[in-house]
Amino acid sequence: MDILATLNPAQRQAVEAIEGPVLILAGPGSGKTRVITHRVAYLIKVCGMNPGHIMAVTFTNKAAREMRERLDQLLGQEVGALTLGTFHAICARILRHEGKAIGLAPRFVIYDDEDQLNLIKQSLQELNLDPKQYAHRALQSAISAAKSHLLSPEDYAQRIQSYFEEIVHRTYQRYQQLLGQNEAVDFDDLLMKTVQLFNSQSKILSRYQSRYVHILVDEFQDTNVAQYALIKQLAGKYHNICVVGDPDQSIYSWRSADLRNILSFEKDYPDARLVLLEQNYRSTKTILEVGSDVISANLQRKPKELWTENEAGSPVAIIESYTEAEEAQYVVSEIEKLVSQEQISLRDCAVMYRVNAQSRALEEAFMRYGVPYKLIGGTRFYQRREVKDIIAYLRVIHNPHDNVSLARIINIPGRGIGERTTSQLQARARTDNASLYNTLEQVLEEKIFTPRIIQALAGFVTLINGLIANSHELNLAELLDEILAGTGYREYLLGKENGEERWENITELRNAAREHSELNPEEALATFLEKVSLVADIDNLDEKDDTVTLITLHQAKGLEFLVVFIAGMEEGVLPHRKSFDDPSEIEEERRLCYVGITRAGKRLYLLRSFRRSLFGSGSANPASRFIQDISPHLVTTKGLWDKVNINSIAGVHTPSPTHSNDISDPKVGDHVYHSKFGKGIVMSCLPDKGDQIVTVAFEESGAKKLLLSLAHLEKIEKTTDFPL
DNA sequence: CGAAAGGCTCTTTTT
DNA sequence: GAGCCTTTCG
Repeated sequence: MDILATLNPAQRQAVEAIEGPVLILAGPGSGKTRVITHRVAYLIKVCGMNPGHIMAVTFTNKAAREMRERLDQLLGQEVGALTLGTFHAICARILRHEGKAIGLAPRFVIYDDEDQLNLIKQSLQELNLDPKQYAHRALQSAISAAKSHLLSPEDYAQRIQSYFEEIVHRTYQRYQQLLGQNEAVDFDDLLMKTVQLFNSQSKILSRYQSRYVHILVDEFQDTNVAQYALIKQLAGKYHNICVVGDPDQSIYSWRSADLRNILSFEKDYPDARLVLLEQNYRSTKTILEVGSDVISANLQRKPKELWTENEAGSPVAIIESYTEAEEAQYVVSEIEKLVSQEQISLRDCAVMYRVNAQSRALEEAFMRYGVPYKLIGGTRFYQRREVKDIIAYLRVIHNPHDNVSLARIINIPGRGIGERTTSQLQARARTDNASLYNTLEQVLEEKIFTPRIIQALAGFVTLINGLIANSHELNLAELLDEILAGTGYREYLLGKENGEERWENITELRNAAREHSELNPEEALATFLEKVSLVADIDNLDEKDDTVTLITLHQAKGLEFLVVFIAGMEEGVLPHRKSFDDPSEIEEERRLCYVGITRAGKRLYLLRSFRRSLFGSGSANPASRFIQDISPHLVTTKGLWDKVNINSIAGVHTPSPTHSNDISDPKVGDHVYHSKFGKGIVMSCLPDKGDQIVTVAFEESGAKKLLLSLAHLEKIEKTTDFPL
């Protein structure tokens, strides 16, 4: 197959420019992934490059897997030794091989969010800091940010400017020590330590530099300082570095991704070739224009001209509902309509939203109507308590010095080792500067606990040691069975709430383990644990299933669907209220919205609800500002209450309007009556030159902006007939 | 020691 | 509303 034949001129240019640095700025749907894949294929097939000399970095494992599949197709054979994966996966592999050089235990475990938090809590405790005063989460993200900027605790100390940062520093320092003792690294360490490794070990670096003649990075706009430093190190010899990205789709700045990497790239590689991919193959003209209307309102941005030869298509539908339940119901019925009336399958449809909590109402509707759906994200499989319990056993078997995992399972299922005992053990471990596991063995020798506790502890140690011994012989699935049998985990689970369902998850875990049963036991365990740490939920999205996809806007990056619903187009949701006071965060929310819009091929629905109960209490939100930015001629707006409310209002008494009852101080959420528009709910109140501009969502006529002094709004009782 | 209940907080996005 | 923490009771 001619690798260049199917490419447009710009794409071809991007593929053929193999010498030196290349920056590809690619709009949504412009065939960016295709370009990277074809470029690799071109390097191998046309230029005769050994795949082992190429590194391609993707944003998710799923993208990596798909790229490998496509490469195999393009090349007509397995591509083999190509280094292909996420930054984290690639770094993990490098550190497995070379970590020794910077004092990293070869069996290091990778801690996830929850493990990290546990360790931060422990650090706070040891430093006698009040956990109420210093939120674990805040410290966690401060530490993560520091690492993403390659700041060691010592570096961080240099730039302390506030008392909080002082606390961060102390916690960070202790946290890092604890990680070391646990022979563990966190996600950020994978990047930071790899950079440190290359910084301090020039021999190792030059080996890798010589190996990777060509480096490609996808989703470059979402790389952070550490990732940028890493590719700069690796490309230090050949400078054949090709990065692909779209500044308008940068949505991970909260994870320290920095758009400025694009600027740095142009500065660090002044000879870089710039290729623009501006033709969109995915979306209708209308959808593309809607996207452009939304993103153009960002000030911190270089304008770019996207175009498409696709047809204009249907107008974008703006759907207004009263509640999120109605919103969800609409989505489901609309999907059913599309499937029955047009050539649309369930798998072509996706519902996207800002926060995971929004999925609940949607799920309920999908379940009620029996429409198959698939939820991406939320509580991820490998984060479920029962799954993590069993993984903790595997981790301890693999590396008994992993105290966080050991502490997790020491009394799960309950075996009479209580909190008191555990904290005494932990204190002892700390004074001895030993791992929990070693402390356990020590304590058993000294017999310093009561006989009953000693017996319990001995039982646990025997269990673990037995498992460790078996782990060398058994394959992974067998080892898992051994754990389950030895701990009575099944009985333990079945005695709990949702026990059956949770046991199913263990069965699923066992299936996943079986895939590794062919490797030798040592290697299988190591590979499995690493994989389990680095998988993202999106990685398991299988497009072959014919189901609707429910997904956050963040995870939707890089995907495409013929039909896209974006739920919750409201102020406070998208943009999220957390971003209100920072203009640059609002810009990121806008990019997020843009990402969602541009996922759509044929049809796009923007949904907003007047009322939404998120986090327990209900709130009334005005339409998202992003909706206001769309040219009216591109959309059709439909209110769902028209028919819904006529039914629900029937029989409700209607108060007679009298001006003397004018409401003087309307509050958001008040129910009001207007002589012309009827009943409605106050959405917002803005002071205006001694008067107030009140936005009211009327049941029959939609949202109106009214001047309080002229509107003669009357406050009315909330009636249960309101569809709230 | 362990289960249960009550109180508290904080509500974003994830490799 | 949920998850986490603390308290209480058996």
